Amino acid sequence: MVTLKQIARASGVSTATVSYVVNDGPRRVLPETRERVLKVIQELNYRPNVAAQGLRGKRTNTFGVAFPHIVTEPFDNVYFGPILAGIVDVATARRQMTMLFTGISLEDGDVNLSLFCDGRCDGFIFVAIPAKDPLIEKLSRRGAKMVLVGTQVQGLPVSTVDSDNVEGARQATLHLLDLGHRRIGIIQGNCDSTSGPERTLGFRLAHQERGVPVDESLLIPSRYQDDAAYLSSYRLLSMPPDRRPTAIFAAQDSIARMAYTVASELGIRIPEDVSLVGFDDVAYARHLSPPLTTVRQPLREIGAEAATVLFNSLEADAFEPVRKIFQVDLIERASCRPPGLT
Amino acid sequence: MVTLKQIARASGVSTATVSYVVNDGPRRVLPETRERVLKVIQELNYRPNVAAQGLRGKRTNTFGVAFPHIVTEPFDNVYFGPILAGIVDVATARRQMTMLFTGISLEDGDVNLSLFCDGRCDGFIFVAIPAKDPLIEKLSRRGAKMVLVGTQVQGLPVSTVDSDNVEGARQATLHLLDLGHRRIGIIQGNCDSTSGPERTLGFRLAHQERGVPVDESLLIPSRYQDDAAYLSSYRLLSMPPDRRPTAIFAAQDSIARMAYTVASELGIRIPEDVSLVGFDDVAYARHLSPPLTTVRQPLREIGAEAATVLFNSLEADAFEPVRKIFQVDLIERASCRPPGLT
DNA sequence: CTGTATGATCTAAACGTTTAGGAAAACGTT
DNA sequence: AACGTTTTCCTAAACGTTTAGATCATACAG
Repeated sequence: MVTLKQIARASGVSTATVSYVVNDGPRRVLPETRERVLKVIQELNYRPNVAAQGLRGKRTNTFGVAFPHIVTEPFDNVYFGPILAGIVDVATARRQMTMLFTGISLEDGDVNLSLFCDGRCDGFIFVAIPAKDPLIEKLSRRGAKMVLVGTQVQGLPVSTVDSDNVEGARQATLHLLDLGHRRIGIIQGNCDSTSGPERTLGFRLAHQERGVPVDESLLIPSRYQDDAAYLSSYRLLSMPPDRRPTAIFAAQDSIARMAYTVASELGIRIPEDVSLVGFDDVAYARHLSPPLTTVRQPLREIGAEAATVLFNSLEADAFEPVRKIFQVDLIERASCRPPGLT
Repeated sequence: MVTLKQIARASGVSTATVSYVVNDGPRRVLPETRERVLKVIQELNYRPNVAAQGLRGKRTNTFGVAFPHIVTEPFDNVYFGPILAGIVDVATARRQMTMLFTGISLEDGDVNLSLFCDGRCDGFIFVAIPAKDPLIEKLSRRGAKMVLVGTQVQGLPVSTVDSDNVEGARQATLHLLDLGHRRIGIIQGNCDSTSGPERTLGFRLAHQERGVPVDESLLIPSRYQDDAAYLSSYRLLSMPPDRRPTAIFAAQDSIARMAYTVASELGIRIPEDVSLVGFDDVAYARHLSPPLTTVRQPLREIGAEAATVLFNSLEADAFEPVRKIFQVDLIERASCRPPGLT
């Protein structure tokens, strides 16, 4: 490894001077000296050792990105992929590195907490971490700079980037109501997440707005996982035809996908027998058959924004929490039609 | 940040002793001293600063994972997701961190090369990097420990983890031939990758094995990108029915997906008019309509193996390049049937 | 010619670890 | 009692940077 000292010796100056050249600092260096040093740096292909820089108290230029342990398949998951892509986009453009953390949360004592305090990263982005996770509070108490994606907490100095879940669910439900559906089921998301309850709220608001009563027996609690989604879909679709909803709002595309599976197993046709709306517009939504009507979250932009917010708060002297909510769009595809039409 | 020195002072010993306690080194520490120090460490929630450790020459316990700049959507991509998941699985189990690199290769001078030499990572995993990329040679010359996924190079001390592309393509083609197809097209993968030419080779081998001549006009050069795949699919499917292949082997599922799109635009039915086989078995393959017959690569296992190989070579004193080729499986679904059947 | 301001560079301490070598105490052997 | 060995712990240097302060030469004002 070629070091600063080697450069200094090779170009006949002190390490300090080399450092000033490298960092374009406030100290002035004679142009010809600068030239000479730069040439040696070029020749020997020198690059500052991050460990040493980090130790000396400078930034480490690294973002930590953490995914909760609940998510078994974080990168397999079409939801996390685009978010991560957005983060990496911005990080790369800003010459920051991205470090991945998984299986976080305080489960095994304070091991994980301390993982965040070993000087590896300048700041953190937490994706879809439960709002109650004590990690958030502990870390922010220690002064860690962090951005939460898809989670909103009160009273803590942390920034948040999220989608407008309430509005998205409202639009989706309104779409179904306006097609003429009156018996609409909902397969809900994780109740300990921010998005789950919010999407249910939007579902209710839409009903209220159109003066249609919500049939409480059609609100199925569920989770963003295949097994739970399968069961909930089954509960809803196996009802006798007169009680079965004519339309279903699935709180996530992955849930909707399970509904496709269950429907096909039960011989129920989409959209002839039941209309379906999802949420997220993940990559495969358009390739389902029929293509899924869903609420598009700008996942990649969300990731990019999170990285931007983090970067800015690292640059800034005083920490100023930011709260950014992205608007969502209903993407109409072929999985919905008016009820009773065959 | 709580430091070793603080622990030392608080427990009335020297920093050396604390270090010995923390690292369970060969030096012996009186059990009661150890107890006392451990208690203080616990209380103050101390964790060694990685920067300092890295500087002192110890391992940094970080894997660098690099994706080539050609891949626009690395994490969106269903291929990279599972590989990354496999890597992270193993890394986490071994208490290693994972750092992401994108847009690599030497395009802008030696900037990227030096990025790998700043002491951030102990070793690297390169996914799908072109075999000719000069980065590989330069890095290995500098003694970097690295594992290549999906790329094979000769004469360099680097490890490789890959799938048996030739065999997979052979199986896929054999499947089509044995269904009775005699006019089979292939949409080829990137010619500068390892997998592209290998899959084409398997395609040829199968023909040879069954004594069926290859129609060279049905070998379409293409790339693993949607626009190229669209064009190639069009070239093949827009042929007059008597010249058009009755079956197509797409060198990647993402290419096959484009073939679905083009077929539907041209009013060509799958599998009635043309059978289709893909390669990779990415997540959406089973959700295409009809579900895609494809060659399953154990992507997650491949990622896990790459991480394991890297970890082992970091532990070992002498570097011993490893070459691991995974077997693949043909997954039969509904996108194929004998020709002429309606 | 002296005093002072300016500009270019250097010296050396500091960051938080690890670890070779040494010191002190305790113990065993003759 | 003298010596060697073992056990336990400490001192201090080293890793590669950054940066405050010192130094030295030069230029300029009086």
